[in-house]
Amino acid sequence: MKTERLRKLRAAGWKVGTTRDFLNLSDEEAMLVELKLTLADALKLTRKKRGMSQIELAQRMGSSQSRVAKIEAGDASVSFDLIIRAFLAAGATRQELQRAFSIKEKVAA
Amino acid sequence: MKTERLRKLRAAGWKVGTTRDFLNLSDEEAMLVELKLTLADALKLTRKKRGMSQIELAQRMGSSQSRVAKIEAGDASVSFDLIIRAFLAAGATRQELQRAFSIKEKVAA
DNA sequence: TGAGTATATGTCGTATTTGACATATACTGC
DNA sequence: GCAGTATATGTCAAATACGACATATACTCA
Repeated sequence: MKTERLRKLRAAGWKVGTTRDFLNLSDEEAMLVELKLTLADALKLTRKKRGMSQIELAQRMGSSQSRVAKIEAGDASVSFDLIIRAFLAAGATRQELQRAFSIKEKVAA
Repeated sequence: MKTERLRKLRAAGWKVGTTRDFLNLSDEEAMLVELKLTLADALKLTRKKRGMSQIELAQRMGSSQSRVAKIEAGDASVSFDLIIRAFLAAGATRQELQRAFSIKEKVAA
């Protein structure tokens, strides 16, 4: 795992220690976190592709700019439900959502 | 949409009226519900394929049999996070999870 | 540089989701 | 029919996620 991603995890409030500690999380937990970050990145991309601001997206989904920011930052307080809602509200199709789920880490640790 | 699925939605506590009403839900909301039910079905299949009882799965994921039952029933009180957690705890790979996301309705309404 | 816009971060009261428990129903072999 | 096992349903206190707000920081363009 790259240092940058680790930094991002910590910044987002995840209880992550060293790389070693992270690897010691149960596979499920690790995969869950990875999935969320992957979706968060995909959401950000989708939103920008549509030339949409966080405020616009927030309005579309009945939320607030700050929460959208947290979603995209992979904040620990954000659920899958909210990410997926945001994704769909950003205009993504089910197929795009599915594709986002399949994107793996760009770089192996 | 088939009547059976509609019945299932109501039974699960979703605020669903007639087929017409359902179709009037925002596309996002409808897709969200559909996705949850799809995942719920896939989870049940995965669990049974591994010869696992709801109690076993519950223990693996630190939850209870009743909640696993609700997950598989597509209960309205269950989040994506919990479904995905269950899915992974049932031993599904990320690829299987992704595949589950891609499964569409078997029958068009 | 500064104004204008976009995004990030921290906090909080409220709403939703949770595991746990009790208990009901379904299924299976006898 | 009756056990024994699996699954379903209802409820609730505690945990978590939520939108909202304030405010900080970043980015653009003149």
